[in-house]
Amino acid sequence: MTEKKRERGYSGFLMRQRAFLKLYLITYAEESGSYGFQALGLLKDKFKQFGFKPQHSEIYRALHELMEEDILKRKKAPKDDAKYQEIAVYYIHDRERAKAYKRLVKADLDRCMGILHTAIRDNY
Amino acid sequence: MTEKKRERGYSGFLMRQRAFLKLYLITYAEESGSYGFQALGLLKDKFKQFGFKPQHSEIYRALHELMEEDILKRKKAPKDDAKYQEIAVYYIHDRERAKAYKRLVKADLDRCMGILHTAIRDNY
DNA sequence: ACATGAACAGTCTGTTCATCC
DNA sequence: GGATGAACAGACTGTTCATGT
Repeated sequence: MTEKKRERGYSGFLMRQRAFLKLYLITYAEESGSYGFQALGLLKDKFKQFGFKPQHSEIYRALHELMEEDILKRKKAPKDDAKYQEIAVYYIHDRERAKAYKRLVKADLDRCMGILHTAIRDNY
Repeated sequence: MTEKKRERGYSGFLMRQRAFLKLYLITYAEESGSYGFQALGLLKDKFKQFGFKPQHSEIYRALHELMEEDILKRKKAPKDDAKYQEIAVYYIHDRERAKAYKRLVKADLDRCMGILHTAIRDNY
């Protein structure tokens, strides 16, 4: 009942970037408290080889959504190194919800792989 | 030089539906003269299992683009079976351009597979 | 119902602007 | 420059309307 989106105006082609980023942000939060700007850097590095360069605003929107969905929570904290700058560190809030969301995205990832694989088989 | 799109407003996440459909429409045109409504049915059937249901307008837009790009040409023709209804049958216009476009999309398909595979490896 | 096309409309997301350390 | 957030703006595409067989 929590996930009811994607009824109107969606034909079911490949998944949205938002969901993809949320998956990584949950994983990062599981591993250790992470924050937006850091995740952005990690993801940019990781996907550079694929020509995918996520934007900062999309990361923040994804984090905000994960909070609205009670999957993550955050604390404002001073940054480790010297400077007094405040960062927003994210943690898992509801582990069950997090797991459920990841299951959902896994199914979507598999679905997308199926679509792409079918196209390669059919057209080459 | 023909394909110069995707400079502004594109961060390089997964490919667009339009390109995906154009790939199939080229292949269908290679195999035999095909027309929009027929292709729509074939693709709906094929991807139903993946929850992907392409819309007719997107098919037609894709076909129109392929003509603008001089990859396909079309003839208006009466339908085979009885009825007098006229259909727009598409053929390959420039075989080289068609091949080039398919090569481009192949690279994009591989790129997308890489992104998805990376996410599965990293998060599960 | 088959078939094509175009206008309309809304979502996703990239760019820009703003703020603070 | 690091860090976050929000406003602005445009592309993609789904829905609807139109037209005819």
